[in-house]
Amino acid sequence: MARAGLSAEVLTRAGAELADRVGFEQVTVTELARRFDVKVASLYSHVKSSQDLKVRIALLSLAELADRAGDAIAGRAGRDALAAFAEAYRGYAREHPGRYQATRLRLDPETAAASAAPRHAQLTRAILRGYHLPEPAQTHAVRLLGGAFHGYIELEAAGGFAHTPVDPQESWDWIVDSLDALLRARADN
Amino acid sequence: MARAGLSAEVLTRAGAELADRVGFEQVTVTELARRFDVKVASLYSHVKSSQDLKVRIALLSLAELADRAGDAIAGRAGRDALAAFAEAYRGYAREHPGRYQATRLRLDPETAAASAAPRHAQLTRAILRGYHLPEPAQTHAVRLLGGAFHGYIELEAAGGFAHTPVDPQESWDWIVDSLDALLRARADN
DNA sequence: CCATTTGCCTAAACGACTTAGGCAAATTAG
DNA sequence: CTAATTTGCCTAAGTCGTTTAGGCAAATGG
Repeated sequence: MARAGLSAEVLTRAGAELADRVGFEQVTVTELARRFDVKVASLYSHVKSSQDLKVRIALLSLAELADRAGDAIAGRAGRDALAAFAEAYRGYAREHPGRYQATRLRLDPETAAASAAPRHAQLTRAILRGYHLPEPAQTHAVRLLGGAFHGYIELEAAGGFAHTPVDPQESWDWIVDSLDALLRARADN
Repeated sequence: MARAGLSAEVLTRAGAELADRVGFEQVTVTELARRFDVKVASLYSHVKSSQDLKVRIALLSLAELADRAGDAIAGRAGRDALAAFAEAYRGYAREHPGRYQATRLRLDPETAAASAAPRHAQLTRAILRGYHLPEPAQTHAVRLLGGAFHGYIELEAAGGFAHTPVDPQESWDWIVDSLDALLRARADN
């Protein structure tokens, strides 16, 4: 019986790909075992539980997304940075819907703190530097941007825009423009 | 053997309460059966499946939330209406976290169309009347508000604000103010 | 009061998760 | 190179939630 070459790493990547194909909720140790043509119990040498697997996929996705967002805003500022950041998020969600869902998994505080999640907040603050918002307005703005981008992406993914004949890309651009204007209007207050 | 008085209605309401206590994902026909001290199979005379139960809870929650939002904006306009609408959503999510999660269940298009979901969009449009936005800007604004409010609520519920010492209520008020200003700035374009 | 419908039951099967314990392949040490 | 150890995958078995089929008794209504 040749070995299958499993590891937490390999399973996490395969799980992420599976998530993109069938949805994050449908990722299951049983299905993963099928893909590797291996018995289910064998996976338990590599991941502690089904939940552990999902957390690993979430951490992978958070890191990938932060990398992508970081690359996007490198060398940009102001409106350019904001648009690139927004595009990084939306693009990732479109290309990797399952992984994007994974980033919404509720992590316990310690895990969240050790994840790429704080980096996401830092990247948002980096963009906001160009808008010169004093605290606590900067924190308010971090929350606004995080919420607005994520909320839009989720509504779009849920098909919430299907019954209105307005191009979601056009709405997205309008929203980015508007948020840019909002932040400029809020500068120094 | 006295009868337990089950019905789809009763199970849906009990399911909604259970969701608020343990989370929508944890709502299970088995757990509901336990609460009614009844065998699991008995529930299947009233709901078609576990998924059917969840859809019913989602529809109930969407309707409750639309009612609440509708009441909130009645007799108000402009910033007042926007703030009341926002407060209705956030208040519902805080008081009924499980039901709020239920409103995010992905419904198939026909079910969604027959649900209170379109009413939510209509309520948002009612608020926007006070801002005199031409199409397609009004549609963009519906999407912005829907996304921003929902995204904020979800980030807050996920504990995303726990590590920054800024009152979430203060951020919320700042965001509502800012969106009001944004919409006024966008009037007639 | 008898017939029908309705409500909850028992029984049984399925699928995902998880643990315990074993054998064989891979790795390391003498 | 072989022996000892570790590692990887296996079988077996139990748990839990879901779902269907078929039965009996309570409620309903002519």
